[in-house]
Amino acid sequence: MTATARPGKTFTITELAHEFDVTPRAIRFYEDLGLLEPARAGRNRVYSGRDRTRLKLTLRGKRLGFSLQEIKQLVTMYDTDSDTAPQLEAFLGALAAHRQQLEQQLEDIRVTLDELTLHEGRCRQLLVAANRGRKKA
Amino acid sequence: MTATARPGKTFTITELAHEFDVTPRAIRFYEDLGLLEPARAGRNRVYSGRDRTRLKLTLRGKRLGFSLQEIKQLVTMYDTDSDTAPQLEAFLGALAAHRQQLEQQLEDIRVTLDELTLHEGRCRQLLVAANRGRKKA
DNA sequence: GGCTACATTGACGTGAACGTCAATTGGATG
DNA sequence: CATCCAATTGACGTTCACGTCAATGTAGCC
Repeated sequence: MTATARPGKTFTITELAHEFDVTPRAIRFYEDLGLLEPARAGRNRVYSGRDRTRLKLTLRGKRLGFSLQEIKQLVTMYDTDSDTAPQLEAFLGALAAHRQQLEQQLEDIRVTLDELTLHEGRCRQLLVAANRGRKKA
Repeated sequence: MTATARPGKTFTITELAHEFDVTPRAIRFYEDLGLLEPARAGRNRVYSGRDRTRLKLTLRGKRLGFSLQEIKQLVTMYDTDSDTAPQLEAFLGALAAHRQQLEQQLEDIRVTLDELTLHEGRCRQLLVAANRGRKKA
């Protein structure tokens, strides 16, 4: 069903650029930073489903305000499989920190949405009043 | 109770810098962009409770990944009181757009938290396995 | 083979968000 | 009054995340 359902599916840079509404330049830049490692067909880049997923994660991270360096750490953490206990504990620690930040953001958003609702309400009241004023006049 | 409860309370730049853990340089920079308009005592800046609130909103916006320009638009919208119907409708539109973006972020965070929980689970499993391995050896 | 059209590479440019450093300056303190 | 300190003001530097432009390569089509 989804694109990731087809395991062998590959993508060109412009396909991904259109799908996610970013420029090829940006995608190549992410590669420079080590966020993507597409294969090559001659000189041209060939993106796997895994690359596509990493790109999607990258853009989601950006929407949440993370820097590309932070995103890189998270993404590479996520698909590096640690095995030793110290590695695993460090990984869990990083996950906890990430969770902490996400929950701070959740709280920020909740508060902001509440305030926004208040503003909307007051605004609608004023609008009603303004329209009544026009009717009378 | 809270600091905002005392209406006439004012703040110096270093007080605010300490309270919100930003540098005075950053606060002055926000002023250059028109986000803050502190009074002056001679040359020195004097921040009102309203300034403090705007600073708080600014920093919250930053945590959510908004640019200072976006934040400026939102903040100045929020405490400019429109009165004409077209103004009010434009304001409501902007609020709706803002809400839209916040809800996109909410969704992003939810998805990310879910994935994070999965990773934590797998990681803990591996940790248990690693420790069992050490016991046996 | 020639033309067109897109992909790559390298280099430089740019806007945002401050950091940093030097020079003043106004106030408090001995 | 001399001194010290914190705040201010410019001016320039820096990092991040790309944009832009030129030169080159290459794949497809007639």
